[in-house]
Amino acid sequence: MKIATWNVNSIRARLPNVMAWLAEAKPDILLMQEIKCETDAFPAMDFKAAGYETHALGQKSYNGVAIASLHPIEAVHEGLPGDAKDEQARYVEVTIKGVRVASIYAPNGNPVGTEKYDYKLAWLARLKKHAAALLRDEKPVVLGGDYNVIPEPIDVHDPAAWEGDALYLPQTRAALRDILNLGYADIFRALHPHRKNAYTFWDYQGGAWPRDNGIRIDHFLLSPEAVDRVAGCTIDRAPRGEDKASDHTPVILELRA
DNA sequence: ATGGTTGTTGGACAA
Repeated sequence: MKIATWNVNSIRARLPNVMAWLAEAKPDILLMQEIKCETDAFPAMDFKAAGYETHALGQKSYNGVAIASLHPIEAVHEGLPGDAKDEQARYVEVTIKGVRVASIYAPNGNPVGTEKYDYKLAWLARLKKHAAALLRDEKPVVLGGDYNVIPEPIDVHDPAAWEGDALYLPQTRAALRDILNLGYADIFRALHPHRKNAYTFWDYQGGAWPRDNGIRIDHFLLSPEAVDRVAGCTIDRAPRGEDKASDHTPVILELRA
């Protein structure tokens, strides 16, 4: 089973790119982030025509997550538990063929020193708590998405340029490690421990893409039962080079049946 | 130091 995650940076602006990629890559499941539209505006019919059923959790203008699947979507949970007042659409979780799968869009957190960074750390702490609860079932769990965290220096082309940024602060990286230390694997890095230039995001500005000035911030975190089934994890750079590209590119996880 | 880009939206804000 092929599961992909892609921050599409507006599903309506990106629909041609996403449909073309689905037709070519044929993932069983696509996790999307930053759909940037309300739930009702999600182009579900376009996905249905391509054979995918969808579940979207949208929000006007910002954020928003969705899941598309060739197989039936069950047991939907909208929103990250732990703060009833949080109205930002950043988490949707489903079960597909017995696998618990979540599409995650963690807060960016910039500028540091504002309530935005506090919200980011609080959100990641909530994710940790929920991720711990999910482990208790001892079933395959796949938490995929844009974590807005650069885990290690190997994951950034120009570390000095990111010093002090909300994506790379020691406290941010520690918040991701807190989740990994529960028993989750950052499966791309686990499979490719020394691979450099394995980026998933290149800024629109400053010629970041042609210079390969990227960062790895889109991750698949897997429970031990999911790790048992891993056949591979790759980054498909091609979509970032297309016309009207998202600033992120897909990460693909392959699980054995 | 500044401005460089894209999307949503119709002036900033977010990334």
